[in-house]
Amino acid sequence: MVEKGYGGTSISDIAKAVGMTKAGLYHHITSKQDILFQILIHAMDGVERDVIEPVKQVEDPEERLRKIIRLHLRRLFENGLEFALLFPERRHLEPAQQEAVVQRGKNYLGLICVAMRELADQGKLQDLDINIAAVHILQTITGIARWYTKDTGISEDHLVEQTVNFNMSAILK
Amino acid sequence: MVEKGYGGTSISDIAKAVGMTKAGLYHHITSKQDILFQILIHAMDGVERDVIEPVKQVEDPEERLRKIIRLHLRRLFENGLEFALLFPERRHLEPAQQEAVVQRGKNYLGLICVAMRELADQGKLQDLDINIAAVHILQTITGIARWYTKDTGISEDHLVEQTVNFNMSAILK
DNA sequence: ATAAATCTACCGATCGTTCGGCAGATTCGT
DNA sequence: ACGAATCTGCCGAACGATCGGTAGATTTAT
Repeated sequence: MVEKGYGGTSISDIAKAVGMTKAGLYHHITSKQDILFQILIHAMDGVERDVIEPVKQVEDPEERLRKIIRLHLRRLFENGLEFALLFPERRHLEPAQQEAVVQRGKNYLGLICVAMRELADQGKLQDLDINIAAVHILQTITGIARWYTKDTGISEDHLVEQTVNFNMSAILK
Repeated sequence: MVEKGYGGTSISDIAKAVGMTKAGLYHHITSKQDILFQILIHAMDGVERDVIEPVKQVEDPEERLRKIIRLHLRRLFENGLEFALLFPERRHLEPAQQEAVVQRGKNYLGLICVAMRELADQGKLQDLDINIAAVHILQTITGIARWYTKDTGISEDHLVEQTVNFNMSAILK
């Protein structure tokens, strides 16, 4: 599905990949749409557990923001960068399911906005539009799934460090 | 195709949209794949004409980089943000066509890298990995197509200004 | 014995693509 | 100048393949 898109991936493809027939697969799922929905929900549960929760205890907003970026990237690397590519495929879901996914995405964005607002209160933030900057930060993170492979010669550690620094330089005074 | 993806858009859909039958449409095209290829080529021709060419005469690297970002965004707004979303759909092309598209994308990225290298020579650049930073910059630009609509209440001018500043702050000393 | 898991076989619909043909405009031979 | 030949744009119909999904029989595990 990551390689060929939602529309380009058939139930037969999926069944074959897990070593079953279509009918056998349908014993475990309810519809093709539901597969996509479950994947997205599962991915966002993971972000909640591995990024949002651990970060709640960090009081310093600068340190928190750095940790958000670092943990998010670490999670992407460990759980498969490619799943981030399925996020745009939410357009194939029912409006209600779409809303559920989008809502959780917005919550995450809010986390970044709050940290920036706290930085602004401390006078450490540049003069910028927080909402736009937050989207840009998120974009540099998730965008990595679109181009990074190990055979670029770039190490994961280096990429994480560079991405954190890039974004912090962009917003801090 | 932007809304439903390559696989999710049928030839019938396209034919209906242009007020023809499938057969009538096939009088003008050679294959579904070719439609996608032509769209991508056309889009990249536009970037070459509206961004790459006008920017060649700017000598100061900082000014040039600012102009690249500004012109690229202006072009996206005027020629339809949504076409940028078709770029990832290049996976549905033949490897040879894919290569042609990717190559032109890399050229564009090179333009950004050169400007940053010149900035580094002038000692104006932060200590960072130029290749990674270039991708991040490009990601904030093209990523805008993924979330921006006019009903966010954000004006195009404001967004352009914020995006230029975000990226320049990220890389300049 | 029973219930879960998986199978074979099939459904109607739709996919991308091709074919032959049909009007209307243009070009050509005389 | 005029009919014949050609070209252009489009259509209805159909092709084989594949789509998402289902029914019912069969295997597997307890």
